[in-house]
Amino acid sequence: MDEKNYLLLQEQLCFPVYATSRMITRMYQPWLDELNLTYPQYLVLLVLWEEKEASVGQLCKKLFLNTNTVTPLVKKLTTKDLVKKGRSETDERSVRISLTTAGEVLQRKASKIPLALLDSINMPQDELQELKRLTWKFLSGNL
Amino acid sequence: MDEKNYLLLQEQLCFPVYATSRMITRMYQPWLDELNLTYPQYLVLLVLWEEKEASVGQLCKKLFLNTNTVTPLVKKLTTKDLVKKGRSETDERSVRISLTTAGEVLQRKASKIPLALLDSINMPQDELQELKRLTWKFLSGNL
DNA sequence: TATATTAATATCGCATGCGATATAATCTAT
DNA sequence: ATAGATTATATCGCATGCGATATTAATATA
Repeated sequence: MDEKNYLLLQEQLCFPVYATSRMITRMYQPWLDELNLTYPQYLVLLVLWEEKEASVGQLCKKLFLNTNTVTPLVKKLTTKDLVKKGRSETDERSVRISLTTAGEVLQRKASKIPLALLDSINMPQDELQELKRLTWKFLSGNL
Repeated sequence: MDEKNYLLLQEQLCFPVYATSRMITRMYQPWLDELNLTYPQYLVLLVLWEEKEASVGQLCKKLFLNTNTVTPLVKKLTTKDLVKKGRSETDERSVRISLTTAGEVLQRKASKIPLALLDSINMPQDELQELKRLTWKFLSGNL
């Protein structure tokens, strides 16, 4: 009897996740273009809109990214005058990143994005919720 | 009554998919390092191990990537002497990409990767299968 | 209290992804 | 038959991701 060929693209777990990730990012593009943001920049702002302030390390943890990715992202957002950097008073190593007024204002324009995106996705709500649940479970289980 | 804040990281669909994708890629790293391959290069080889031959355009369609990503990938694999390029006889525009002997041989070393990876993932098989099913459904429904 | 270690960011280099554009071959509609 | 449209790849430029390493501040400890 012949055994299953595990090297087929269809058999992979990672590939459809990877392709789906890029596909969703592409779907965000039109809305993010309006805000002059890239998707990773939008993610950093999501955290700051929620937390008001965060260190580079906290952003890394929240976004599962490394400092060598987050530092340039923050620099970009600083150039766009959406966030500002300051050092912690208790620990001079720690960089405190917070929103500028422009960064706060942008939240209102961004607030319509999530529902607009959900609308544009062709998949039943319950399956999207299940996809969300499974990926979060994967993340928490494989740190 | 207060309405739901859709801008929370926890509410996003894309974010956990994006983070999961990168996390799985990181889990592949040790095995791909042994083959001196990056993850996208491995994907190209997966297609070729399955199809024996493909054009750049076919690789793009299969992998949901653009030519400006696939062309350099193929060039890299050519440099590593894993694939070779030739022009179609009927259509001089079309590039036929096929495996070299080294590329074919590499399949045996790669064949252990999928199960090894599944082993290293901390998540029940049925949920992994469901994650696979949902992401494939997403891809096919949102082309 | 000097010093070794650890911790928080930053820098460098390389490999993707992708929008925009260029190039070359094929097709198509006169 | 031939100019214009279409198709298949390739090139360019920019923005991530990330391994490896450097830098600076805090901490531990002999």
